[in-house]
Amino acid sequence: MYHLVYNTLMTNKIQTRGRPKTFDETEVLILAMHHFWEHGYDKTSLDSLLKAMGIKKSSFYATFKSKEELFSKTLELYREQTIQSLRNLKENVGAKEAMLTLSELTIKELKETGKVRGCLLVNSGKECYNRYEDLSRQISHEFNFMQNMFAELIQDAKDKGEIKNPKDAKTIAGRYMNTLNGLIVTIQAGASSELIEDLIENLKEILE
Amino acid sequence: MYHLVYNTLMTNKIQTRGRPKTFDETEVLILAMHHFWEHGYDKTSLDSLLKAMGIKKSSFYATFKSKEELFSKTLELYREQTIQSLRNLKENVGAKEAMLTLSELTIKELKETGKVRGCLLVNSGKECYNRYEDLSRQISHEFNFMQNMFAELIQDAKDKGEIKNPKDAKTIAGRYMNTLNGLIVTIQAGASSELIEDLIENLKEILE
DNA sequence: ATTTATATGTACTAATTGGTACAAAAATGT
DNA sequence: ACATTTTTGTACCAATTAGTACATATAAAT
Repeated sequence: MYHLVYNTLMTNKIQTRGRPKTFDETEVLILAMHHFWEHGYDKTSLDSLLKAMGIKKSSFYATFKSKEELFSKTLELYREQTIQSLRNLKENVGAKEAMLTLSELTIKELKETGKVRGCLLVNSGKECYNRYEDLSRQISHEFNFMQNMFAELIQDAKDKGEIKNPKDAKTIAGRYMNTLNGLIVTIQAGASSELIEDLIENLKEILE
Repeated sequence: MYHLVYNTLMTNKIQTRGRPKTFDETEVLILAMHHFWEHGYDKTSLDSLLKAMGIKKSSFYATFKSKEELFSKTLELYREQTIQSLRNLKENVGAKEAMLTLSELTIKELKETGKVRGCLLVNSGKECYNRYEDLSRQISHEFNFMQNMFAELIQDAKDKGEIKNPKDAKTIAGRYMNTLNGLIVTIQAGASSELIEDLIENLKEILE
């Protein structure tokens, strides 16, 4: 699932003199991303991060400038990964089904693990809002990037007649994302299963 | 706005011997609630909390058992306050308009302060999710309590013909809350003003 | 063999965390 | 006058935070 992202970010550094790195920068970045996704930015301590990445403090600061710089890189990676996955899904099952898969994955995660992590960008948006200016700016950029990607998918589905909703693609994209992101926080706030099920139904209606 | 809550929670303690408390328990609880609302639970340090409440550490621990106990009390206060405000609004402007006022307040807050705090319960739900068992349980309880309150309002509006949506009141309540809570995180993720405006429109459509 | 760049590991820093302990002052009822 | 209770203020605690510094080891290119 991540190999495409891997290729995208791959540093492919030309072999220099000296002892070569014993870890792959992108591989440990992916590990970091999952750790941040699970625990959030502030609640991720440097020590736990180093354990998750399997590298030492000195290597960490030599490779990534700081915790914030690393986090910024994982946000970019997350957006690239998500968009790449959606493109793949579109090729395999079509645009509309690709979007529905997203909500299905959330429910699957809830049923299998008993919890939902939500979207890393939205989680981070809430956490960084009014606290980390640079990160907030980046999150806004990635978020709008993703809305455009969703709008592309919806336009594709509209062209094929899979979606009949007369509203323009970007509007539908925004409403779909909003309902899905709402669903996440609603689950995390402890809503009833009846409400959760109806919100899934709501998502389907948006793409009709 | 808070005086009704104040009366509800008022301890009205019978005068005992000894030096009387120089602060009102409920008053400092309200101050604490606003501080938590602004900064979240984890990011609120005890020191900043004490400053906001205007009491000393010794008095704090003598009155409230711990930071978590205090936070739990503020969550209950928040729910009571919100429900009381909605009841008042319903008396003054009617059930449907009362609900629309909520989203208007969010936009007003955004325009006046440049940011949105969101719902304390939802914020806390995200923060406590999978981390604080007791608090999560309580948040779930308060959240469902509020959904029922919204459902009451909607039923009232349906009875008066203000809302024609054939879905049952509790379902509409859930969708309204979900879209509103989605709107909050969408704003905090840095969505465009076009998206924000359409989501307000979406909220209105839900109550038609 | 030498240079170069990286690795590990340990020891720091200064600040902050939630919470405890206790002494002394002050305000009240009896 | 005395008992009772809460006040303020100071001094702690042990743990954790992100980040720095440095000595030593190691692997590869030249």
